[in-house]
Amino acid sequence: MTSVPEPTVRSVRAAQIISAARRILEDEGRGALTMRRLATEVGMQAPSLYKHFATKRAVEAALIEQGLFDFGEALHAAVSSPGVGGPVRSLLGAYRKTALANRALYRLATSGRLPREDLAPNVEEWAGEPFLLAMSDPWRAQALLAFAHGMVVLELDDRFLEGSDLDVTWRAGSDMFAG
Amino acid sequence: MTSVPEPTVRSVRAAQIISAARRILEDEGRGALTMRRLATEVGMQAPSLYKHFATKRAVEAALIEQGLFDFGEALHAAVSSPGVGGPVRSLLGAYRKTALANRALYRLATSGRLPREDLAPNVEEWAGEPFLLAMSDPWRAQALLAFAHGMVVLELDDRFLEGSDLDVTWRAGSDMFAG
DNA sequence: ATTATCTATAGATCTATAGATAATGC
DNA sequence: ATTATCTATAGATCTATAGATAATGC
Repeated sequence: MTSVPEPTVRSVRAAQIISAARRILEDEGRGALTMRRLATEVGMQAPSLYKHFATKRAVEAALIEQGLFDFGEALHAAVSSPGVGGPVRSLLGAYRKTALANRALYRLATSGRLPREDLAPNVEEWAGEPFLLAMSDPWRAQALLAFAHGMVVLELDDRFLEGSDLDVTWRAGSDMFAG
Repeated sequence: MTSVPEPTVRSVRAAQIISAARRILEDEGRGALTMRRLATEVGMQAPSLYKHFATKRAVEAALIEQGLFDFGEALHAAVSSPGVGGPVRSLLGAYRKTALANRALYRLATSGRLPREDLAPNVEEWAGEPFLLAMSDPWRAQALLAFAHGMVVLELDDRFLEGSDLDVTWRAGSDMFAG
């Protein structure tokens, strides 16, 4: 059991900036997240942001960290009280639900290379741990993660053929991994 | 059986531009693919490109179409002569191999919304058809595609924990979907 | 004649720094 | 005193258009 990681401590203002960034991300998409737009949302001028975050990358790293905490929390909750469908169904349900509720943050946190040196220690492993808890061995756990991630990104990118019933597809995958 | 789609016909020069774009994409990454860089690679000035492609999006759409043809071809070949491991193993092996051999093009062609109106008709369905051929029903076929895509993007983004043996993970997934 | 190419440049961004001014904490 | 903020702006892009010139096809 990986111990629960400590979120990076931030000033009130820095936390406000991250909240604003998250709002922009979800409402207007990743392309809209610029230092200027962010400053406007917070109610300051763009150069002032640099007193709180050294670079734009640092803002993004803070968002990613927050995303990993939020996703990890939802997934840990799902496997620790699985309900009648069993842990795999519960985990996949929480995975899909949380990802779709935070689309742009999901993408930011799961696509591209992680800025690992700017994240709270262990948060990455901790967020992925529920897959290990739900499966009997690490290889199947990774395979299940790949299935879940693939389903989410294909859904977000509208890549499934029209007429697809994704509930059925998730269920089919779930049954194969649980059985 | 979806009929094999017809590639969009292009002039020699347009085809050269696409080849150059593909070279830049693989060698220097998506961020390097600008109209200026592309013009340099072809040996002309940036504005001249607009005599061959109306917009940068049109260049990208042509690349995506080419990617779908290449990937589709590899996957169809894999399922039509599966070998001793069976069609699922063969399909997944070809999927991984082709994606890793064309990393940036794989990403361009499989991430984000498809510019469907700018692609050869049917190429998307045709490229995905091998998954239907390898599986007994369309839901498992989609689930298998999600697994394969998830595995590839997580590998490309270096998202697996260190010490992972991805050959074993692919094999584990393969066995679940084939069995 | 028509098409391809060139030079020059409009117009729109963006991240980040320099240096002055205002607000806050002791 | 120190920190936060502001104005002004450097410096670096990028896509795409306008209009002139060269190359090509009939």
